[in-house]
Amino acid sequence: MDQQGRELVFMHSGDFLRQNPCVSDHLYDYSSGDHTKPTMKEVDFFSTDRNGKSPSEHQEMKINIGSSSLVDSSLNTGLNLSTSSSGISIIANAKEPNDNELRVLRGELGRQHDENKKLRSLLDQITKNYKDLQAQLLVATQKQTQGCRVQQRGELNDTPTPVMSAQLLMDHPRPSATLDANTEPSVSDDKAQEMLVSPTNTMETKSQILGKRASIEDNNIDQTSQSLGSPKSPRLEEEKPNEQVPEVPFRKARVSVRARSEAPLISDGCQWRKYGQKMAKGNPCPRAYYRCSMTVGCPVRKQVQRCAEDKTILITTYEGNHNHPLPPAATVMANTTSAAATMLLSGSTSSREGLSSSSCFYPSLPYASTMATISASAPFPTITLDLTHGPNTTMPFPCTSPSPVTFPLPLHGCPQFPGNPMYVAPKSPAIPSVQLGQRHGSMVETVTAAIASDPNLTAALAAAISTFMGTPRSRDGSKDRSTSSVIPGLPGSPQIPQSCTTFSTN
DNA sequence: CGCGTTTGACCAGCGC
DNA sequence: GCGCTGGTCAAACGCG
Repeated sequence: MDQQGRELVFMHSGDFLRQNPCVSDHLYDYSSGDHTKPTMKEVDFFSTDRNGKSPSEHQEMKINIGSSSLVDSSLNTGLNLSTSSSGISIIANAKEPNDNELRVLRGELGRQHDENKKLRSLLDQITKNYKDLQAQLLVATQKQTQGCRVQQRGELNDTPTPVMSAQLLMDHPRPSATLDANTEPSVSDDKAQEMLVSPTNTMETKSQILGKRASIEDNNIDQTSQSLGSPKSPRLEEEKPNEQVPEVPFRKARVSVRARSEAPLISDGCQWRKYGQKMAKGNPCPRAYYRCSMTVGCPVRKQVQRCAEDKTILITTYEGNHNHPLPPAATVMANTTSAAATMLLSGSTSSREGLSSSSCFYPSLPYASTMATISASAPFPTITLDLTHGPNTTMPFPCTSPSPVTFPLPLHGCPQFPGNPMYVAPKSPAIPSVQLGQRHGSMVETVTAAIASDPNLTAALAAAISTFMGTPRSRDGSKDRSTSSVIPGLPGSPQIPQSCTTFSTN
């Protein structure tokens, strides 16, 4: 069991590597065809780190642990120990290496050293950015909590924990559409998220961090208070001062899920209480407003509305982040929406052009069973996960927000593409039981089963979004590379808080 | 009686 | 400034 855990960590690291285009190529070269090579037996990706610098001991430890588990060949199990994620295969019981093999081994080790150096630099930068952001977050947290603590009531928590404080901060909206990650390393954001996000799943945490940071820069952090979920709702802000956000105009990420469902309401693992219903313009079907009722102060809301063109399609839009533990099913959903929202906001403000342009680079691709659509139109950037289309469908959704951009892409291949469009393919080949787009399945079943069945789905989604969003800025830069490669809240990222917390608590 | 839903009213943002 | 629209509130109502 312990070894499994180690391997899991290692797998994550592998995903991390895989999602870094600059470091993944060789690794995949190894994995693709050299399963029989003993040369990889003792590869330590961070062997050079041991000798010297180790700013990111955490990850290094993880990877080394994984390596050690692989090197534990004394058992001579004869297993072809391979990490399914990283694709690195090791023959642990190669006992008689010949000279050729040794030469190959040395060559491979040399290449590995190069890769280690690259990873080293990546980690250094990640760590540095993380620390920088952490410092900013701490300052902002203190500032925010001082202004809010007095007003806090016992709705959410009696005592504002650091997590709550962080959440308060993260609830800060983006001050404007001009704020983007260009000036801020996204990796740092991810790191900050790792540090501060509560074990529950969060949506748009990254954006909140960004918004908070921007607010800090604008010195507006403690000016006023507004509710997270309702920028237009002063009442809510009065009732929930702990969800305060600055009055700066902001954009709030939403994740909209389209799925066919006969049921009037989906059960996605959370408890919802309906608090309103409106007739939306242009749609004969009313729009219902729900609020998460699992805890009193949970700011998460969702809107449920049927598509005007196809009333069998149920459009559920999620907004906000839970401040409480979630059941597994809800966790899966929240993870996905969180990843989508996070990645969306991580780059939406700066990449609208990129969206359009990138979408042109990737016409219809195989394995495309679903689409993710980004609508960066104000006030809320929205990502729509369409689960109503069959494979290879490239048609945009008629019911999404104005001028959506649709990106079909293969589920399992997205991380490798630098300019990858964002896309979600819940109907992975690995989950044949999931029948997306079928009327007999509720959306919950559809989405949850899809995501739960394939942990890589969330990673793929976020990676796709992240990569996609980071495309316009990723040419030069290490930070953008990190942005596009490391996805918060996803199993494939080493510094992802949500994946760790989510899977460990459920 | 408690909880959830319904529904009309209210509020704020936005466009003209 | 006004009207439209989206979003939210809260009293009334229904149900178990």
